[in-house]
Amino acid sequence: MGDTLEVETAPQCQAVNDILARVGDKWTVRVVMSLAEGSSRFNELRGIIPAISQRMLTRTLRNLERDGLVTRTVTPTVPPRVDYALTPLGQSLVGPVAQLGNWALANIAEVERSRRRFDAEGPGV
Amino acid sequence: MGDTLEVETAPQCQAVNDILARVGDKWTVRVVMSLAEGSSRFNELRGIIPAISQRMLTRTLRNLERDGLVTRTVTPTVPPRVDYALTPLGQSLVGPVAQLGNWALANIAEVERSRRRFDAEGPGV
DNA sequence: CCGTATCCACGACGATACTG
DNA sequence: CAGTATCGTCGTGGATACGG
Repeated sequence: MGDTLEVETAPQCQAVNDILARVGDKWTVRVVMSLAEGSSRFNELRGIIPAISQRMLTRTLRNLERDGLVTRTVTPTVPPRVDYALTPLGQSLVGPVAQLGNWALANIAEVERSRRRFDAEGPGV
Repeated sequence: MGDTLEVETAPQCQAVNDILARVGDKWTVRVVMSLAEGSSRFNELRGIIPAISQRMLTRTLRNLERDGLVTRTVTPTVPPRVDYALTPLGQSLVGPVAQLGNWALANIAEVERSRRRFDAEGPGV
């Protein structure tokens, strides 16, 4: 009982859920984790996360910038150079997200076993 | 380098992201948090989370059951009675989720300030 | 009481093509 | 290099009505 959780009674539930949804979207965690190891340029990130489309990388980074989790630094050369980096706020998110990520890694096997069991017995019963 | 995060190199990224997406959906966290305080019947949960529709509560609970995070106990009386409770696996998820929830609570103000700033300066520049 | 079925709106996401 | 524009698909989520 060490840690209390004041999550469910506040009207801020909406706001919290909003954050959770951002973290839960398809690419945010990947991008944040990549930037946690150092700032990167746009196409560097595309190399690190090959599956992401240009469009979604742009959108994800814009959202993170809007939320104050990432800085976008434009160097107006030719060709242009843009560097992305985590803000202190963004860095403070890495720990909690990693916790959840580690939980997922540790338990994904059991979850998938459960899913197969559920899907198998469903029609039968 | 205290805590390592083996999140981004594994092929399990897909699976992890899958878990994150489930946690990030609109109702899962609310339901899990409610059940963390004790098992509940269907309409009890509707009372605790008034904004959720019948359909979405059913879907959310089914997903949680499929993932092995929640048990569904049917008492075949008339009218029927159904109790939902967290499994040990589900309970083990409460801690990490609460961590992230607390981060969100602690930082939502700064995030929203950042959002307003971003939205204000966007068109101007 | 506890669902399922149906319909619909909306936003996330992907592919492709184009620009400064 | 680092985007924006456009189009299309898909899944989520809400409202409503019906069934066991």
